[in-house]
Amino acid sequence: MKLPEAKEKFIQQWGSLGSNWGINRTMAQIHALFLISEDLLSAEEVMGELKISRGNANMNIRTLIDWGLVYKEYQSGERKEFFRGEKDIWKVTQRVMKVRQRQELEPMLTVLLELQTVESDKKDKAEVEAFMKQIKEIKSFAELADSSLSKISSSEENWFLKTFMKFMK
Amino acid sequence: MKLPEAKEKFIQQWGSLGSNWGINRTMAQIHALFLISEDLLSAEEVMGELKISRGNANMNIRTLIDWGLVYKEYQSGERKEFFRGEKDIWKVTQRVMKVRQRQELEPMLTVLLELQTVESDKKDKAEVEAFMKQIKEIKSFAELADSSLSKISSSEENWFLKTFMKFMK
DNA sequence: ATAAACTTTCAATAAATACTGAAAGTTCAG
DNA sequence: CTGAACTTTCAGTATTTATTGAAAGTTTAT
Repeated sequence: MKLPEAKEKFIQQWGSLGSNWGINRTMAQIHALFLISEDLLSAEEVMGELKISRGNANMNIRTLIDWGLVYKEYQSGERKEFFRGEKDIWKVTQRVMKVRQRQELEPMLTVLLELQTVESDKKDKAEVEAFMKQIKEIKSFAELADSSLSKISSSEENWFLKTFMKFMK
Repeated sequence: MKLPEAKEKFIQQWGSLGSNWGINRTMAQIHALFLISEDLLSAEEVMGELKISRGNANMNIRTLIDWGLVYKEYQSGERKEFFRGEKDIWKVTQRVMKVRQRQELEPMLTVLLELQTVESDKKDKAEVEAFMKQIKEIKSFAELADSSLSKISSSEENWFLKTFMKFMK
């Protein structure tokens, strides 16, 4: 396989992985492109490589910056913005986890907490109790996930991976 | 809050969580309904509760069965099929992980392996080397994830959660 | 073998999601 | 201050994904 074909394949696969995980395919493809690009890229270059419009490129690059997966940098002598991707796959993972913890796990926890205020009357006592029990279990689990994710996103690569590998062996 | 409102809220929240994770919203809502239903449910009941068509209910219930999140059961004296949801949230997590490992991580690993066959010529030697280095790192990481997921989906709840909580503390 | 009771399929349609490109906004060198 | 160089926004459009419902298929009791 030749390099351009390999790059294309990687970008496609990363895009499809992303889209299976609720991440817009184009954003995942732009991210893939950054992962395998040594040099800084401009918005134009991203547009050209992936054949997407300026608006699309701009929006998705901004989101990648928000997620901490891409950094803005300036080239001396150039007015244009350039971007550089975070290459360390462990950092990438940590940042994605952090965003999703905030965007998805936290709202879930809020709702689960709320659901614990459900009142019961004479008729549905048993049903309410069963519901509460189940919600409590889900909530405990979600809290474990939440605190684990907090630990993970603040831990050092070396420490975490080493300990984790030992744990998993 | 009253019970029906609480159930509705839980179903909506679970549905939105699912859809953020690339799982069809309706399938996640059906799953939520099963999580909080004590009794067996028929396809009709699912259709009625969630106001969805027969075809939609049928397809999503089948997928939930494939994922190991819902079981088919027969009521004596009834010809109709009934279904029961897996209630243990740890088992639910294990099964979702297993499906996604198979459907997403494995294809990714296949491609990463393939990409390691990229040939270089005189011109692009350095570029190919950088690409290979990055692919190798991603591949190692994906392999760690893959073997961890295998361990997780085959481990006993008690052992795993106990050890995991100790690890995370 | 028949037909009622049920489940599955899938083409047509609807709904949700993403993309484009031109216009508006911003920045900065001169 | 001006206008060229660039970035951002967003209404309209295209694409992708999910749903419906009727027809086809299957199972079972008689």
